[in-house]
This record gives sequence, structure tokens and C-alpha cells, in this order.
Amino acid sequence: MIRTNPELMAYAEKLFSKGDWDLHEESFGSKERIMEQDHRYGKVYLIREGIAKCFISDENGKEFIQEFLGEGMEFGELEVFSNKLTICAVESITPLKAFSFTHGCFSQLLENDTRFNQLVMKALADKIRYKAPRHSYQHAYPIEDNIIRLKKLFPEFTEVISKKDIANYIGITTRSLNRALKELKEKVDR
Amino acid sequence: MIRTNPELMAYAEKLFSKGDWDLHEESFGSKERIMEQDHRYGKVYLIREGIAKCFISDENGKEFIQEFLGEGMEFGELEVFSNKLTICAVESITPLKAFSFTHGCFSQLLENDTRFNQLVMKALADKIRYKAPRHSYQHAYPIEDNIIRLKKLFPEFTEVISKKDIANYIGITTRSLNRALKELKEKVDR
DNA sequence: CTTAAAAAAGGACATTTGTCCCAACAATAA
DNA sequence: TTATTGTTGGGACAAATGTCCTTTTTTAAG
Repeated sequence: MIRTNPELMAYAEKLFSKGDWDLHEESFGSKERIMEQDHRYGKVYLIREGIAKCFISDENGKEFIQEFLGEGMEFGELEVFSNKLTICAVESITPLKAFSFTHGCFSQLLENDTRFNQLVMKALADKIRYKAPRHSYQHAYPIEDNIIRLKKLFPEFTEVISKKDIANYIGITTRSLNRALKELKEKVDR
Repeated sequence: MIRTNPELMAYAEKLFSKGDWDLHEESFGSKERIMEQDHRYGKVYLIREGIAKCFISDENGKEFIQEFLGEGMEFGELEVFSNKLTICAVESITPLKAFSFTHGCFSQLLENDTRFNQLVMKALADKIRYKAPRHSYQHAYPIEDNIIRLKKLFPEFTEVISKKDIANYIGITTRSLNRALKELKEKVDR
């Protein structure tokens, strides 16, 4: 549920400590908006510590959470490859520390550092791999099954992430989430 | 709705005609299964002509269509980056012509051909960009709106793609699709 | 042309999920 | 402390969607 990428994380640490790249560290408090949807930025971020959410919101203000980003996850990288606006907003859930690459620096690394190139490529591939079954599962199974699945994957999810965010992640209303949670509990008690 | 990638297409043509890479062309009839889910293959395909569907199916046999692949779209590439099993099955809808790269050839191209590397990276990024709003939209809006949207994007979609596939793409049953289509028609007639 | 098989359309009913509320209980600021 | 706002939990009803089945239409096969 909260995605991570230790390999990329480790490599970024190494690049940072070497210091020959234009790599910075930035800090954010919790609930800070780091990127807006449909905007243009010149930076790519890589989370060093903390959790953020990446979401799309529609004109009615409904949020649909794409991913919860943990250590080693990047965002803002898609806009390096195609010169378009952001599709997601990103907001910190906990306080955050992140590396920031300028687009220029990121491109240069991609071009000159084979290992970096591979890791970024793999990170993109993983994002695709991860999304596919998730959405199909959410459509095909009742809410309850989805929650059971989340609990297995990430037992303490209710402690870190708000109900609203969980609902927006599954793509349902909080009302439906509560109903499902209640029915689940009743089943366990019996 | 049916995705394409002209840039990558053009570049693959060029590579093919030069002939110094181990690149082959393969042909398939319609409704042929080209890749199974949860399997391992040693090839990456790039569609030269025709349309295919890429889908996940669950234990009950329900299909959820990820993408309709048109000219210039690749599949089987994710498995080059992480050594895992396929997540999707791929089946031709129309007769198909496709380039096939061995994993080895694909990797070498990635490493030695900067332009190819960029194009593949961009193709991955586009797959991510494309998926995000699609799923959020499908959740947030009633079926009717989704169909109207599809019609605008791709007016002739009912002629090429079966109702069943369209339903599986939107993530609904054929019954619901028919209901929505009927109501739409009635609205237009009035 | 005839028959079988597949795809499309839709009726009737059950179930799920959403909408619109309101109440209880924090956490926070004044 | 007292408002105030936000989060959580849930009741009652409405709307959307799915399930199951039957009928019609289209396509393919003999």
C-alpha cells in the first residue's frame, strides 16, 4: 500500500554523499502541498524519509489517490520525459525529507550514469506493474475483500493513514468504507 | 482509447530496415493469444499493424482490460527490467504484425542507443500518465459520462471493439453497458 | 440455404454503494 | 474553559449496478 524503492534510495544517498551532482535535500511539514495538479515544475523529488500521497482531484473536489509514496519513491519524474503538466498533486502525510534534482541534473544523470538510468527505468516499470492489478482488483471484488487484502498487505494502515485517504485510495466513499469495516468486525467477532 | 506511439514506431522501422539488430517481424491472426498472464517470455513486441488488447483476468475468469494497443505500442517490456512474470495477457483483436526483440537485443539497444533509451523511457512514462486519470475518472463518474467521453475520444469504437471488451475496459458488465447506451440514445432522440 | 454458435439487447429482481443527514468524539485555537 | 473545526461512525433512503435469464440478431460452419 505504501510503496518504497530501497535500491533507488540507496543509490540516491550515494550520489548525494559524493556531492558532484546538483542534488539538494528539502524538508516539508505534514499536510504540505508539494506539487499541484496541472502545473509545471523544474524538479524531480525522491523521498528520503516520510510518507506522501499522490492524487488526482476532479472539478467536484473528489480526490482519487494513485499511490502512497514512501522511502525511495520519486515524483515529478514523468514531466522530464514528456514536456507536459503534472497529472497528480502530491501532499505530505507525515513530515518529509526529500532529495530534489533539477530537470537538467536528472536528465544528465539518465544519460551519463547507466546504473541510474536502469534504476529509474525499473522504477517506472514497477509503477505500471503495480497499478494494473490494483485497479482491476478493486473493480472486480467487493469492498470487503479489498479491505481484507489491504490489512494483510499493511496491517497498521488505519494508524498512519486517515479513513478519508483510505477511502479515496480504494475509490469509495467513507460511508462505504465504514460500513465494510463494521461488517468485517462483526464477522470476526462471531 | 486505442493507444499508439508513432515516434517509437518510426524508430523501430528504421532499426529494422538497417538490419544490424536481431529484430524480427511476426504475424498473428485475430483473436490469437500472444502472451499469457503469469508466464515468462524472452521477447518484447512492438505492434506494427493492427490492434491488440492487454488484460488481466481473475480466478473467476473476469477480464479487466488495461489498454488497447495500436501501432507503436510495446508489450512484454516490463519483464526486461524486473525479472518477474507477466501481469497481463495479450490477445490480438485484428490480425497483427509486430516486431519482436529478444530480451538481450532490447537490453543492448537500451544501453547503446541513447535515442532508443529515451523513447522507451517516454513510452513507460506515457503508460503511467495515461492510466492515472482513466481509473480515477471511471470511479468518479457514472457510466454514461464515461461512454460519452469514449465516444468523443474515439467515435467509431463500437465498430472495432466488441461490447464485451468495451465493458471490460470500463470495468462494468455488458448489461450495464447496454443499459447506459440505451439511455444515452433515448436522450439524444428526445 | 440451414443450422449452430456467438454476440447483443433487455426484463425482473437483488445487492451494493452513494447521498444526505446527524451525533459523538477528538484535536485545536481563542 | 469554551467555541470551533475535523474526523469518525452510522441511520434511512435513493440510485446505480450486478445477477440471472430470455429473446433477438448476427456471424460462422456445414
